[in-house]
Formats: sequence, C-alpha cells, structure tokens
Amino acid sequence: MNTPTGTRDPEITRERILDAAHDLFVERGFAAVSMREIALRSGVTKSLIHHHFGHKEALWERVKERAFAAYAEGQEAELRAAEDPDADLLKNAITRYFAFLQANPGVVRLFAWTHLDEDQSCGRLDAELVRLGAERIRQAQERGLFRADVNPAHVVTMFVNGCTQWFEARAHHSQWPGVGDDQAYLDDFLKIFMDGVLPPEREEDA
Amino acid sequence: MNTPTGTRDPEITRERILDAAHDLFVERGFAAVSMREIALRSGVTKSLIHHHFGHKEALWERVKERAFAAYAEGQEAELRAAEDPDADLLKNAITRYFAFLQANPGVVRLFAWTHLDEDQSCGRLDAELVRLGAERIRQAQERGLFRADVNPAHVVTMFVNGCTQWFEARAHHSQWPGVGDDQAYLDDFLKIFMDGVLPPEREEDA
DNA sequence: AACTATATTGACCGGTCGGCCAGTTAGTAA
DNA sequence: TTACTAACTGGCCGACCGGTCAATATAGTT
Repeated sequence: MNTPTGTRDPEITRERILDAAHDLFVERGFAAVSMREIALRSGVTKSLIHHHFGHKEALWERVKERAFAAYAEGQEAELRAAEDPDADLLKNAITRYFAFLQANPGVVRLFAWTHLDEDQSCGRLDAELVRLGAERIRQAQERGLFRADVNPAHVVTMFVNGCTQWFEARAHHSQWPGVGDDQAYLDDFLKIFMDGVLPPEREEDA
Repeated sequence: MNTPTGTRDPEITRERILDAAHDLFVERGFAAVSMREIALRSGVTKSLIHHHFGHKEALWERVKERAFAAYAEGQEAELRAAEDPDADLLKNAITRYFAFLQANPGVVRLFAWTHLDEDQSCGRLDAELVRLGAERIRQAQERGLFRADVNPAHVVTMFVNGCTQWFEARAHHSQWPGVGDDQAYLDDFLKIFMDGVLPPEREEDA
C-alpha cells in the first residue's frame, strides 16, 4: 500500500481510493475505519478523498454501489446464460451461487454490513435478478416439474438465504459438533431442498 | 434514561450498565457506540463503567456473553420440553424458533455483529443445543421417519440458517418482487423443508 | 507564454474518543 | 469512633476523528 499513483488521472485515483475503501470497509465496517487509513492505504491524501467523494458516508455509498453493481451484473450474466428451467437448472444455479459466495467472502460481509445498516440499496439492484429467477421457477411449476403450492419468490429467497447464512455464520457453526465442510453442507442442502421442491407424489389433494 | 441508581449496589449498577450497553451495541455495533453514550443512557459516570468493566472491549464481551447465555438457556428449555422426535416435533421446533427470532430482533442483530467480528464465542454456547437437536434428528432417521442420507447436524444448521437469514436480510428482500410476509415465507419454507427431509418414496436406491 | 481548470497537498480546526487518576462518599467491620 | 474498602465522581490527558482551506502543481487550451 501507499504507492502514489504518479499519474494525475482522476479516474485512476478514484478507483484506487474506492479499492482501498472497499477492502477496509468490508473488513471492519463503516464506523471502525478512518479516512486517514483509507488515505494511507490508497496512497493519496485525506483531503483528496474529500475532494473526490465529499463526506465519508458518500464514499461508503459509492463503495457499496460499485460492489453491488458488479455483483448484480455478474449474477445476471450467469442467470441469462442458462435456459429451459428444470430441476437440474435450479440445482446448477444453487451450486454456482454457493461457489460464488465461497470465492467472494467480501460480498457476504458487504451484505451483512448493509443489512445491519438496514440499508435497502442492495435490494433494488438484485430485485430484477430475483424476478427473473422466480419467473423460471414459475415456468417449471406450470410444467409440473416443481410443486405449485409455494411462492416462486420464496423458493429463490430460501436458497439464497441458505447459501448466504452458511458463509456468514461460518465461524459460528464451525464450532458445532458434526457440521461438515462447505461441500458436505451443500450436498445435504441440495438433497433436502431439491426433493422439497418436487411435486408431492400422490398423497392427497384438495 | 439517565435515572441515577440511587442505590449503591454494584450488582444493580452493573446490570444497568449492561442493559444500556446491550441496547446501543445491538443497534449500532461496537465501533459506533461511545462510552459516553453508554454512561448517559445508564445514568452513571463513564469512569464508573471503567471501574466495573475495564476496557470498552471487555464490556462488549460481557454484553455478548450475557445475551448468548440467556438465549442458549431459553432455547435449551424449549428443546428439552419436547419429546419423541418425529416430523411434527421438527416442524414445531422450526416454528417456535422462527417465532422467537421474530419476537427478538436484537438476537438476530447480535449474531450478525458477532459473525462479522469472526467471534466464535457464540458458537460454544449453543453447540450443546445443536448436538441435542441433531441427536433427535438421528433418532427419527433410525425410525425411518426422516431420510438417512443427510448429516443430522446439517438439518439443524439448514433450518437455523433459513430462519436467521430471513430476519437478518429483511430490509433486503422486502424489496424483492413477490416476496411475502413472515408467515407466508415460513409456510413455504416448512413445505419445502419438511418434504425434503422425508425419506424418498421409491425412486431408486443403491 | 499566458491562462484556466482541477488534481493534489499539508497545515490546521473544533470536537470527540477511550482511558486515567486523585479525590469524595458511603457502607462495614473492629 | 476509627479504619478500611469499594462504589462513585469530575476533571483532565494525549490521540485521533471528519472536515476545511489556502496554497501549489500540472495538464490542456488559447
């Protein structure tokens, strides 16, 4: 850290500041990070950060905005790549989402900080994602591939919650007896979840 | 707030301080709360807090310790009250846990702050709870009531995660299209989860 | 070469932070 | 009464906080 840009390009400078701020905020949260630390890490002066972003709060907003935009963009690309909703597609979507969170622990922490702020800015960006995912589920329901008595949006929410909280509370349930590693949990999660969304075989209907 | 104890009972004073610190820490997190605020809210001097608890960090630890102990104690009482593990018992356990988190949003936030700290102290207290719950699941598996091809500890983890994250990310998915209220989510969660843990009807085994 | 716009700096501001400490008050036991 | 202990107070400390501002440096324009 603290490698001055040399260049006088404001775009590059802003990116350097955002990168440093991102890392620090994700690691320790908004309140525990000082502008001086961000300045030091990004190799610019504190005053320059104020020049480019104004207040500390505004910088935090920009950091979140950028991170969530990148997140939503990447997830949407993955989602659109897939076609023809069926059970395997859902299974793959969950597996990929789980792997994404596994590879990007910063995203999980950013969500957690944002939720504690009761900040709703992240929900606006992926609302379209959820809408699209729920639509796919609904199509599968119409074809009789999934049970029709559940809200498609809840199916999406349920698997997102299951994946997110696994990584968010990792330090917590790593202390629980019998809990396995990422892969073992994902396997069991998929067994229960995927069988749970199948249509009931033939018990009663009314 | 700021009603001086009058009494000179250190036990009462400590409780007052812990109560005030609890509320503030849960609401805004460790870094964003000052000793002065805690002093004001609890009606004692800042110096007195240092006298009783030492550093700010030590106070935070005590707050968490006390809250998690109360949590674990309450949950264990609920768990031990129930007998004879079967599907309805699990369903009731989930419903009660969900209702508990709904009624105690502070617990959810406390868990979230603790996870972000990567603090493992909360996991030690409820490890016994999870062990007990997993044991019940295992018994149900042996009786053929639940599928036997999943780790019982994962069954517990999965429903805890599903409930916790629902409340933690409430502000987030309240912005998602089609997502319903607490009861609607719980209903769908139970449908999928409870059917998912049943033994597979008769498809293939090997 | 002069001018302009802005990126960038360093010094500085009032305020708040966590923590310390000398002193006061009030119970308690000899 | 006296002596001791611990609860409790108010004032102070140096460090650090976010933010401002006047001055400087540099790239681009005329």
